[in-house]
Amino acid sequence: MITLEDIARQAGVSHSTVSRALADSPLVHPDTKKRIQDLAREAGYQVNQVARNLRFQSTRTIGLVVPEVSNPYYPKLIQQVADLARESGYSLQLHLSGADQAAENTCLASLREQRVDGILLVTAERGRWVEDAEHIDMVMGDDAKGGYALAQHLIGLGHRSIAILGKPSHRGGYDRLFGFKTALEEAGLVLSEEMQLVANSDAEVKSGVIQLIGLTAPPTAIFAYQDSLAALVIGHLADMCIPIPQAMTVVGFDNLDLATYICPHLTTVGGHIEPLAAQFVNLLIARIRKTHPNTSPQRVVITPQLVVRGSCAPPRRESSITKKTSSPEGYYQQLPTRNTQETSR
Amino acid sequence: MITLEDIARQAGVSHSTVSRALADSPLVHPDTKKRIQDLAREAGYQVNQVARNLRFQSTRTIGLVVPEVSNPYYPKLIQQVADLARESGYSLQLHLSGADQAAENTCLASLREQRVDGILLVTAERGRWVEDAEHIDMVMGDDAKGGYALAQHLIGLGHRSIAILGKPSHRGGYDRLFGFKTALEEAGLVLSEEMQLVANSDAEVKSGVIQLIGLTAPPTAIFAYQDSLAALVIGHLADMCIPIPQAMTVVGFDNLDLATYICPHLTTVGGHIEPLAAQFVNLLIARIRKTHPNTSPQRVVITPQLVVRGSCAPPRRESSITKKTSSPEGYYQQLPTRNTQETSR
DNA sequence: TTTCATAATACACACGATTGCATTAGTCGT
DNA sequence: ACGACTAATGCAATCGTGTGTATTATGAAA
Repeated sequence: MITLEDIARQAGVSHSTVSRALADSPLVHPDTKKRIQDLAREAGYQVNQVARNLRFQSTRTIGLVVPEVSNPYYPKLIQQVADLARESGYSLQLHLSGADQAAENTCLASLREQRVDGILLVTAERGRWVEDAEHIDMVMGDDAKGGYALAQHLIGLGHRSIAILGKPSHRGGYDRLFGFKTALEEAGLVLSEEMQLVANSDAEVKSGVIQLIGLTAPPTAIFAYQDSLAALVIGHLADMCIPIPQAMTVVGFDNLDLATYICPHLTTVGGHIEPLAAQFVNLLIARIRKTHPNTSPQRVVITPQLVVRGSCAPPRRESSITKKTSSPEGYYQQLPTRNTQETSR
Repeated sequence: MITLEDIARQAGVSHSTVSRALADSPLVHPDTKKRIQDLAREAGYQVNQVARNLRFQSTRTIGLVVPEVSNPYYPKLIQQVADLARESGYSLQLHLSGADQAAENTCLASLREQRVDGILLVTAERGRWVEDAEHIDMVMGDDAKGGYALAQHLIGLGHRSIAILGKPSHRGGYDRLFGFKTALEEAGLVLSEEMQLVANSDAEVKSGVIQLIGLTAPPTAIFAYQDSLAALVIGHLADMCIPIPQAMTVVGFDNLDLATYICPHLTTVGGHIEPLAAQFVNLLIARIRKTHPNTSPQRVVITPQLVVRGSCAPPRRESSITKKTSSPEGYYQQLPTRNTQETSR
């Protein structure tokens, strides 16, 4: 690779002058400057950011840790984060942590060694333990409110027997369940054990659906923890020739693109990913630039909105509406590295 | 941040000794080594990779440039690449180039400035021009063969009137079309203009489907350029109460997860992403490590496989089968940075 | 006691870019 | 003609690691 020194030798000046010339400093003679700039351009000189990073003690890079990327929820988030970061002049170092807590810690350690200016950490599993969790900013979707809104919508349509299907592995998954249950309770309904099914794979969804349909008093609506699960539910119901939404109402969560790919289009909650990503990135960059006035850790909560589509219908009964808010729980976490640190020299 | 020098001062030795101690060098006295290691651990010392990278002239990072991540095809690829890279001890610097050629060049320039050890470039648009394209390795999916296989399958089922819908913006898109047309021609069929519709958005797909159904001689099968478009097609057909596959056959391309989310499950071609990513990464890392014997640019072609699912049926006629292979075209490109470079000092 | 080998550690430089300070050259004023 | 000021450039240190070489110190052998 070609360096400042190389250009300097060609131009017959010192490397300091070359550095100043390329930075368009007024300290170098206009003629010299022009000559050096031309020389550098035709030599294809490219700044060594590694050296510059060492000098500046900053990499203008932020680390993004995400569990996986197969679940379409995360790409949607990554896209937003990447765009916003680029707008602010930051590169992205992407790490996929997988399901494993140890792997996540490895990612974090690696990113700190790389001296990224900040880290965005998206945690998947409930109860993941992050060092100094109380000292980091957090941005979270209000999954409880989302679950509450969905349940309220179903109750409003007149549903009284509602099943829940999925695997609440997400920290937010439990919140969705909590919000959902809260709405049911407020309407005087109870969620019996047989209406709560754990399912993760396609096969489990299938057996779950069969189990629900086979009940003596089957539910009139099914709430899936994620849009992708809801899509599978709809698929299996269709296989069993159960018309949707006439004979069964189905709702999902997150409003992913696939919610409109399936037929009928899926009622779900969404719209939270974009503001989530925006807060996520803006808060971190404000921290990095120390422009954030408040030094105490921030807790930002984004409320998702109900998106009503064709997968819901009343179950041939009348309805009543209840209303109340519920408490949120954490989902996203964000921790800047450089800001809590101190150089001992 | 805490440095070698800090530990050295605490231990009353020089920073060189600390460096060697942490590298478990036999040159330092076992007692000193133990003492230094303990000291470093409890001080929470973390190597500065920026300094190390400068010293070693290597970042153990590969750059990945992808057009976007909303299209679920790319996340699937990213996941594979990230896993393989991590296995080989490389980090990933992700850049999203968007639709724009200039943005792509910006990404490339940025990655070279960051001194990544290699770059994986995924190009989306046809005819994107990459500097020194003839000097870089390329890995490509054989989209022509995929299109050919799909057409052959439809013809084998007895379809004679087949429509194509989508936007061949991909370089591979044109190849899919080419392979598809080749198979049709071999079967003595022609693809009339009215059977070729450009559609990108949901609205365009809808009007396209309506247009096709409204023809005096509507097609009996529709080939969509991507699974996501096929999903939309199926959705709109269902809206119009046209049973699939009884009244209309639909096929897609890429075998994404959503192919099994929709109902009926989508016939498509796939299985190429995994080997594609594997070749992609392995070839690059071999180049970086200079273990690759062949110095001339490689061209690797991956052939996708037909995946038959429920979205296809015969159109109440008999069938004939034709067979022949077609020529491939480029899709993926990969260029290592460090290997063609030379230090002038 | 002197010499030599060896073990352990310190010194110094390199990687490449930036920047405060010193140095040189050139111009102007008196 | 000489001092003073300024414009232009070079010198050198810095960021943090790793490593070749020099420098000690210690012990053993003669």
